[in-house]
Amino acid sequence: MSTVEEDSDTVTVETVNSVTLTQDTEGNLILHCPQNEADEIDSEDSTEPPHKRLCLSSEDDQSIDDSTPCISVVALPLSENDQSFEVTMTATTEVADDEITEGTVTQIQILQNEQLDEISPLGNEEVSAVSQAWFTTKEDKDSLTNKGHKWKQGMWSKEEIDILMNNIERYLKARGIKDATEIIFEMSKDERKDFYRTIAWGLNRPLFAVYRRVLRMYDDRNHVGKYTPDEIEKLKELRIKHGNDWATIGAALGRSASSVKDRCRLMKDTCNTGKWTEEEEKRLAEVVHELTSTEPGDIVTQGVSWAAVAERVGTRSEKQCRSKWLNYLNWKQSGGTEWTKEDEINLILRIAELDVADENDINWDLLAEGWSSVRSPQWLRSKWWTIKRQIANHKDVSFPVLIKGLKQLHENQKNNPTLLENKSGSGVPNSNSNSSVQHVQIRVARLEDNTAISPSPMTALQIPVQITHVSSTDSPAATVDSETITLNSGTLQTFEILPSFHLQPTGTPGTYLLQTSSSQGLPLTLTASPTVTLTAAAPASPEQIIVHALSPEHLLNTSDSVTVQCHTPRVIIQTVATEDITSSISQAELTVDSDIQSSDFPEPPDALEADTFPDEIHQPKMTIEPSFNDAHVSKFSDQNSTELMNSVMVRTEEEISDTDLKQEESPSDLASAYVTEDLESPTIVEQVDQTTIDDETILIVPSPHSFIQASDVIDTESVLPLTTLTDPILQHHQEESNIIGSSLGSPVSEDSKDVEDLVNCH
DNA sequence: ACCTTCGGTAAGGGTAATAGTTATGG
DNA sequence: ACCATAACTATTACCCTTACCGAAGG
Repeated sequence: MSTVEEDSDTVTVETVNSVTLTQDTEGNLILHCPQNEADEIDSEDSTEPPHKRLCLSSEDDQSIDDSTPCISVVALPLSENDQSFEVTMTATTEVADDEITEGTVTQIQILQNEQLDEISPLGNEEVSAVSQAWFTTKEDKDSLTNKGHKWKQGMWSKEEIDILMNNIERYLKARGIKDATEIIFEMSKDERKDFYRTIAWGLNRPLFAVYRRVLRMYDDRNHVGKYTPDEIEKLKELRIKHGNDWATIGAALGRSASSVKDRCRLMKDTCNTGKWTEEEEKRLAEVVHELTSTEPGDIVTQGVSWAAVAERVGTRSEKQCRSKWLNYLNWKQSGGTEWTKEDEINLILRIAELDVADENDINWDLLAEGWSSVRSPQWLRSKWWTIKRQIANHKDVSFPVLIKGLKQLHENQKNNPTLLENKSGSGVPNSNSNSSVQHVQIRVARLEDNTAISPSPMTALQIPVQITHVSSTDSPAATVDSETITLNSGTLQTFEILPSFHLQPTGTPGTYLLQTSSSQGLPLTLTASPTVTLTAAAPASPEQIIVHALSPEHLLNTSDSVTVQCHTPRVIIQTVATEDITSSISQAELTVDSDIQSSDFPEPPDALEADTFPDEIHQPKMTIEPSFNDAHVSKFSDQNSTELMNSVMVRTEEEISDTDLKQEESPSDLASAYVTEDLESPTIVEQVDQTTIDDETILIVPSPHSFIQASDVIDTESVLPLTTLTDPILQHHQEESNIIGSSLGSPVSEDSKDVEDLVNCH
């Protein structure tokens, strides 16, 4: 971690990849990214493992320069007693770095609220206690638990990896070391003193976990891929020769010790493969019940020693036994019922009801309880995964958003039998049987120039989100009843969801992540509905504000004042035309600093989508008119200290008349807000769906031709950096996929696999 | 001699993704 | 009968925790 300079209210973090959060005299927190500091971001060679470094193709400079970086902002409490945060900003690509250099992110102001006080002390204490402890024994953990500490377990989230990578990078930079593997594999313990401690900063995990993670990450013998038959043969021999000396075996094979160990677990010389015989199933059931002292018919999903079971079953490995039991046999024995479409919807609803911020918080055991069509908690979890994948970019959206999206999707399907073909009574779950039901993509706007404030940083900023229903067929548009949407005919349908992206807890107390992805960019400027800005508070907060700033361009084309959305009954958000700005400033509850530069536009093409349907999309090339933005800047750059340069006005409830409210709820008004013009053939969005107006409202706006740019400017590789920062492991895989992909003549990134599926399934 | 910390190994429970198989509908 | 596709099942590469060990240092 870099030096921290404290000065009463202000904290300056001298880190190249960071922006600072300062507090002004009025108690506002200001996130600031100085330009000169940003300069450094891309000036250095990356310190990531060079052989694993992600490279973004620059075949098309234009498109890349225009692309929006993937930026994640992580706010961490700096110390117990002040209320400042360090905000770590990471960018995915070199391009992203450039973008930052140009000062895309300028200022975010967050109104402080009372809750803020609670964040820092609590968070910090826990972070330090846990991440500085090696604790490998149960007692250690118990003792910390007793002291009220909580820490993260299980799979590392992308956000955590971001933090880790960032920490490592800084450590390297600070010491002028090029390659982390030098430290990890070459240095003596003494030489790398403090390394793990330092890089564990901000991660709410024990040192040991960090240590393991790092070792795995940088060990290039760890993710080599599939074992060849040849390797298997050698492995068998080595096993006989060296027994359980995994390190030696691994070295001989060029694999990590854990890799060969794991592989050996899968190979029992007596192992059958393929379908289980009845005899085997019977034996498995007997053994499980015997070893767990349970009766046939009992539900047994935990506390089974699978190694012991496999030993007794004889013809199957422990994993085969476990899988067979948890995914089929136990359910079958205990009188399970078939999983239906209703179950699927039910699952989504139940998960939504849990109201958890993070998927890891879901208690699958509880959820699976008393649900006869659920085969096991583990099975339910994997079911959830398949459901989740209906959202093409599920990896890139926050959990609450995902849930909303899925709810919406299934609601639509329910309301629109035309979208679903499986209603014809077979009873067989058949979610994707029709070409008009499809994967959905949730799109998230990047929080950038036009940022706003939230009265409650605790719960979050919200970012507008779009959901894209993607239909790759040429089938005529599905017509949907009034509850939903009338699709325009065309090859691609897009909808938009507003609002809902939370500043997401990372698992580390007091740490939140604001996440976007490069491929998502800021679609909104390109889209029919150029939503730009937003912010929100705690759902319960009366000050809750969601702001959607339509592009002034758009506003000029429609009306001067367009009410966009009522997110809560208490607050009305209104965007206004530029002419109204001056007068509305005084009313604005939020301060928006918008440092719009023409270089920020146009927004990147939506690589994912465009890449998905390269042959089916014949969208005209979207051209942005920078002149407008320039004009916008010049027009408002002289604004006074309110810093309101964005055409946004927020009004509190008191100011809202009944008329306004009615207007809010009027779909036609909303529709008009999103009318767009296709450069080739002007299209009017015919109908807009807005369901109920309450906290849960998701506004769906069809915008069939939005954010799709001509496919020719889209390089597949620009899709790659879906993951923030660069996890060498992920990268490694990506590179591999690329190699494979190229040999087929079309590079395919790992992250675009979903997209592939999407295409393939039609 | 004893304790603590750090770094490490082996075992085993687990997940996520994919490969393989079967069912289904045209 | 045939094919394409979706759904389901099996497999496997990799992940993470736990228990435990030993060297170094106080």
